[in-house]
Amino acid sequence: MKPAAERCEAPSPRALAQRERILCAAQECFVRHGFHAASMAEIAETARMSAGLIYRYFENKNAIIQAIIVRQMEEGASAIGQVHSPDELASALLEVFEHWQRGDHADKNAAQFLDVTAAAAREQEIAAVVQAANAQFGLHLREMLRRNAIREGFALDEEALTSRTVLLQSLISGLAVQSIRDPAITRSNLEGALRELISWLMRR
Amino acid sequence: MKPAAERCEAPSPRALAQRERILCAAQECFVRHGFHAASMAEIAETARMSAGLIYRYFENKNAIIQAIIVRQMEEGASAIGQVHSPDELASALLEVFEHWQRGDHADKNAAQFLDVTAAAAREQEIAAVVQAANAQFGLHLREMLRRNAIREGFALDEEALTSRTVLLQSLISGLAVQSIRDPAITRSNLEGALRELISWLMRR
Amino acid sequence: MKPAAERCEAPSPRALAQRERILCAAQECFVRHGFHAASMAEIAETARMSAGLIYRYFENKNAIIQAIIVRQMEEGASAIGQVHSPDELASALLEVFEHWQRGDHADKNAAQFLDVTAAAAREQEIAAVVQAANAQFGLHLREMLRRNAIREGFALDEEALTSRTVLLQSLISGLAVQSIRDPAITRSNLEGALRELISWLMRR
Amino acid sequence: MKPAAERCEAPSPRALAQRERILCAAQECFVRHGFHAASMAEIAETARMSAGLIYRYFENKNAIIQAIIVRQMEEGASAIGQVHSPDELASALLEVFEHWQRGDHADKNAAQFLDVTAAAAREQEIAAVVQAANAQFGLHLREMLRRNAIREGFALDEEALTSRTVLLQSLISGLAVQSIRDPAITRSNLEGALRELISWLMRR
DNA sequence: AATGAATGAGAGTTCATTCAT
DNA sequence: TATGAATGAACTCTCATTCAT
Repeated sequence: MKPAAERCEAPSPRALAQRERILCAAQECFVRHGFHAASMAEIAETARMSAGLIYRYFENKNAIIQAIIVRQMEEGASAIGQVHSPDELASALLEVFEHWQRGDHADKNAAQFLDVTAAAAREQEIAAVVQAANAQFGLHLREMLRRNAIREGFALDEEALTSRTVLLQSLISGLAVQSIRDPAITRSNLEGALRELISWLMRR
Repeated sequence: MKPAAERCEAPSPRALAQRERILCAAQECFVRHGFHAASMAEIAETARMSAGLIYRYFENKNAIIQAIIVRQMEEGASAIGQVHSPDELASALLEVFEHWQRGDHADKNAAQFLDVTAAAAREQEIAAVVQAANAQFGLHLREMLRRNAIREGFALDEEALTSRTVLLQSLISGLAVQSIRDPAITRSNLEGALRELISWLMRR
Repeated sequence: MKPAAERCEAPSPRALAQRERILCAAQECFVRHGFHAASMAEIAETARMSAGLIYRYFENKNAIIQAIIVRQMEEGASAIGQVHSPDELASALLEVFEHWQRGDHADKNAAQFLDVTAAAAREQEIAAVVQAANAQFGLHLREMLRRNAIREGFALDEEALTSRTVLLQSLISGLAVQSIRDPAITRSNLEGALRELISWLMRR
Repeated sequence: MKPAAERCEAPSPRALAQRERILCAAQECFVRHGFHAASMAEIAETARMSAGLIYRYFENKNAIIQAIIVRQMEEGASAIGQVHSPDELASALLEVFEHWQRGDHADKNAAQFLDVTAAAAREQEIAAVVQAANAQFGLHLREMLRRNAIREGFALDEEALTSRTVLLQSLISGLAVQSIRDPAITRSNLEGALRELISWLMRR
């Protein structure tokens, strides 16, 4: 019999819970070792189930990777996406940056963010998911910029919104990268300048 | 017997050429599939030699990866590192960004930049190389900022230099990431804002 | 995940049976070709299982070799070790010698005895096991000599016991060697002299 | 062109010298690692010539092994074979035993003696060489026994000669084995008993 | 005669996936 | 539903042997 994941019935709560357990375990392993180096055996052990059982809930390892990517996208959106003001953005970013630097958090993990992005550069299917999530996050930032301008009593044309969003998003992604490449970065040499930069990106 | 690469004799021109051929092939394969997914067999085929021969020039696959990483660091430095003014920096960045977006260049490749960074998050030895290269590049940017200030007739304290360098470097890394995550970015919606941002980072 | 052999749980009967199957197959192959020349593929085929499966029960080929060595030591002890009188010793020796000569017995095999000994000359870990087993067997012979003396109404000083044990043990080992080097040896030209020699070693 | 070794011309002195160099190097490597584990590359390096050149003097690795075996047989004969009295035999044996124990001598090496013997158990061609050499050495011992009897004024029938020779030869082989298996053996706990045993084997 | 670069078969090992239970 | 033993393909790496020079 095909695994539940493939039949068209609605998945039972049990099945959803199992999928969740698998995904959490996979996340942990992928964060530790990357997609390729993490083995199904390790994921199974982490999820405290047999290797065979995983295949009842996911077609194969790649399906888990894809699910993890979707999950990470949603996570990313909720982590920095739920902010509504420049100050909140800066604070959220500083907090996430600390997670990135420590590298101990399964959901806010810079290395995995890079793994996912690199995978998107190589596989079209993944690219689609990643680009969509990125676009959605971009839209969110863009709206924040727009609303902030209105709140401050001025307007930004679409072109300006676009380019500022691009830069803002690049900066955020870049902080993920630099959290790994430059362990010397401290909150203190980041905070002030970051707030200034964000303010500047929100200027008239 | 140890491969020539490990004996203390100076490597022959032939050996250097072979190493180069292997590294180019490896680069190509790593760009296509990532470090783990690229097989020695594929590298050998790409380099048009037998798999066994590679081991005369590199101790093992990991040694190739390390060499590629060092190479990519040097490449990165020479690509954006040789600039001396904000304008040159912006231009160089825009040019590199186009390579990143196209993804067709083995040396200026965003996916591989992310692979290397992710690897640095997981392996200490690689972290050392990457952090050193990143630090050197950061120093270069910092000096550029300092000299620009002097040229413009003002001075920046060390603290300001540090935080601006951090932001500038994050922005650059972030553009690599976004070249993959956001294929909608065009030169036109990047150029103006980028120059402005760089100028702003160089302000009094 | 580590193979069952390494986890601390008690091995299941199934696992023990599989290990046994592997060891028997390995024994066969090692006897035929020696430790190095026997391939994992051949062992797997002999055990009628896939090569990969072996690694669920043994960490690597070396672990199999070590297990075989331990096994052979135990076998050696039980083959000639369980004797309590000079006559029993001679008889046991003559019987084992026939196995050695025929070379068809996996457990009482002269070539493998030599392989193991040669391996002990080159690898410290193996040396430890072999020396321990040899010492234990020596002790057994020594006690036999001592008890026989007492039975016969005399005593042997420690020095005499030591040197006679050394010679007796050398003789036994040497018969293993000569079973290969001299196929002309027959039971008839060995039996009488051997009993005489053993008696002589047990003299007052 | 076939290597000199295969053509029917008499080998030039140069060729003989080269063969000798190769054999010495091979001996060294075989003693260190055994036949299988010693690589042609290592042999070439030890002989300070290129790997390719070896094939001008030997058809393949197996031919070297065979030559080494022949060589070792001759060596063995000359080491213990040149003795003419029980006392000389004991002395020679004690001296050789010390080499065996130290394991540092390329020609009088117990591990290699066992390697060769084990190889004889597996390959007919090698068996022939080894058995011949062993038989010749046996004959020498036998003659020594016979002459000693005559010298002492008695005669030994053929049967007695045979069985005593077998035992003597086994003892010698066994000392090679025990030099590895029992590092506790000292000259002092061997010497007296060994001389006694040899005398006993030479008795009326 | 000599080199050592090159080959290619085959080694040990790992691991995603399947399947009998 | 769940297990984990079993498979087999693919991996990295080694090495005896060949060959252009």
